[in-house]
Amino acid sequence: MSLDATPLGRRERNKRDKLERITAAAGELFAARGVDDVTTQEVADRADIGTGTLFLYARTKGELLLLVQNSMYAEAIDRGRADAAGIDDVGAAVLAVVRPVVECNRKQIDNGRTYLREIVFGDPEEPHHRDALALTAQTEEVVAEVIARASGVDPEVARARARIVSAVMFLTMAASINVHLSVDEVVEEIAGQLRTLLAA
Amino acid sequence: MSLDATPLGRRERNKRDKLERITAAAGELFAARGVDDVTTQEVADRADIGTGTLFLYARTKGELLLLVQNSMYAEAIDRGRADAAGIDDVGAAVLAVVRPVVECNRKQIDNGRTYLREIVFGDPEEPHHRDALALTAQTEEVVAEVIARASGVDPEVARARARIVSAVMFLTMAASINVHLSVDEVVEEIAGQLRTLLAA
DNA sequence: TCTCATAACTGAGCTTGATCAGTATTTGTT
DNA sequence: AACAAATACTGATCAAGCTCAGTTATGAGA
Repeated sequence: MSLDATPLGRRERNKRDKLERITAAAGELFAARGVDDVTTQEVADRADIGTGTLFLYARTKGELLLLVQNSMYAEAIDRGRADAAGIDDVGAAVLAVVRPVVECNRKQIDNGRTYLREIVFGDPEEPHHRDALALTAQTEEVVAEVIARASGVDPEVARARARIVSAVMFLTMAASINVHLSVDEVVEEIAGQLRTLLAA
Repeated sequence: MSLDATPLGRRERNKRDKLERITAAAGELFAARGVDDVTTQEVADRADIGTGTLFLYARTKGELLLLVQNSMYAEAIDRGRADAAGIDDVGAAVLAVVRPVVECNRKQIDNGRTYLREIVFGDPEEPHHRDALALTAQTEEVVAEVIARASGVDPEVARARARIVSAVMFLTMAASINVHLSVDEVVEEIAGQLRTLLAA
């Protein structure tokens, strides 16, 4: 009766179930109380699996956070791409991509900052980490396209500038000094830093 | 018999001694084996103090690393400032500031990356962290001066660009993807990213 | 010198992320 | 169905950063 193209064996089905339970459990707990105030034991209990099993699905607590946040981040990118489509001014168009990412990142600030920390300092070999890196690469690509279109520069130059936009976004969202800033203020801070770069 | 201007009481002298022993112990152990492979217990033992005492002088292991690396970083900045003084080309001058910092940071790559991580994600209220932030501010200032002098732009613009240089430096040194790069390669990578920015 | 308040020190013990030897489940084969 | 091999699961246990109640050292006042 399965509508799926590849009929999965019981083993694969169980694994998929467990991963879903883990993602749900971690997502709920992290969202409610922040990564740092949730123990891996709690996540395992809520997902109804053994402690050790949890670490088969995410090798570290950081990887677990990446697993949870990646899908949100993916949605933010899509939103940004759509929002930027109709804007002609380079600065405004880039900020249209930036804003949803900042919003997503600040939904729960501790989780957001820890997410960034994991992306940069975590193990790039881990599967959820690879996904996260792919998403940042995608963000950069979107920014590069927007810059190329709206400012008419060479695609190569656009890509270089997109990289810088990435770096500025990252540090502005991550820096301890900015923890008290609202989404608007973070976006404005990024805008200020990018003004020189994009006014070309 | 003290030649010091302010004759310290025994209490203050003891504290100074301990801090020195801690700095020396941590510095030697971290340099030899990297932060992650040294336990705080080992540092305490080598400094000949109790476990708890260590945490009176550095509230976390990360703070301990900041304490150890700050002085090296300060030297790197001085070297960079001196090296850049005689260079007229903006790109080359900025890279002259960048290179010693990268060298210093890569002397022991794990320590260098953890140092960066602590600066961005650590507690900015902690004393050693404040020192580290002051050093990064100083770096940015030096870069801004160099840009203003060599490229003749408005000081305000120079400062904005210096900030971007900082961000690019940070991410290039910190990123997991670049762990295998040599000092030269890191500098070259940074140079590539900054080319668009500084060619103005 | 004796006493007391303050500051500094200490290490046993707690918390928690992560491991791994042992157990259970699934799948393929005869 | 019976068996074996492969894969997945488990929780007692470990390691290490950090805490805190109890102890010791210091310096000021009598």
